[in-house]
Amino acid sequence: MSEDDEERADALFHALADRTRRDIMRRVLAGEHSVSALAAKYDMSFAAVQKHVAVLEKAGLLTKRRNGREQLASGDVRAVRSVASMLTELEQVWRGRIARIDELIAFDTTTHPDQED
Amino acid sequence: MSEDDEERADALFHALADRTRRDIMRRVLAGEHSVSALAAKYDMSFAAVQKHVAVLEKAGLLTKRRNGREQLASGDVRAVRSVASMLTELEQVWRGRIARIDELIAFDTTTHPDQED
DNA sequence: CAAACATACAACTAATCGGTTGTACGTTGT
DNA sequence: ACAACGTACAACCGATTAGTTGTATGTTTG
Repeated sequence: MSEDDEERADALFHALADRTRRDIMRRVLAGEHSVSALAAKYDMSFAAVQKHVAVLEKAGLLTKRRNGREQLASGDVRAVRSVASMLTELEQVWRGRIARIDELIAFDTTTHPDQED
Repeated sequence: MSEDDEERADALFHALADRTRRDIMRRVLAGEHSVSALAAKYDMSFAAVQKHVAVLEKAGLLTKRRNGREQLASGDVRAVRSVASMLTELEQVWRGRIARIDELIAFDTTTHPDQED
């Protein structure tokens, strides 16, 4: 696990650790939305929402595309998947633990058959 | 999505948004470790590590079991999977978007065959 | 051109975060 | 009994966060 990967993981998990940002992700994964269209949905200032969008963009969870005076945000599903794969990696670590426990059980039951249930 | 679920999601993503805590998760998913055994692995005070463990425990990512004077921490893979399922849910939103786009293309090509590539 | 709109960013504030040290308390081993 | 160990928690500190307001800049439209 490289230093850069860890920094990226920090940014991704942190970006998703806020309900407003998760809600923005749902909207921009469903389709393009301008920053002001998004801002209209929440009970906070335009600047606050714009900052949330900037956090998501920096983490790579969404990209922006200029269209006239609007900035259209679109969710990047690949970034979402990269987070999912980090969790899968964690789950693999756990599987290794279970596999080791199973080996121990197999050892006991083959060398000491009396220990079977 | 209930208020409680969002609060839980906040706690889970926030807990994972720190590299020390992710590293602790790798260790405790691989097997039980006492808090001091964990603390010995990092270049920070015992109290700092103990707080990281407490954050993970509050989020439900690990559980502790007393054994004499030690507190053995063990990773809970179900919590990891619950985070993964939140991401799957996000990906489903994106799939819906793609499905809608596909429908539009199908409509165009069946009603206006001239528009095909 | 001027007014309205969409965005970006700086400066500020209260709250939270990640770390520290110090203290208290139960458990273990001599 | 007592010293060492393992843990928990409070109090503090500097950095960061999530929000605010205000200002500047580019874009569209009347």
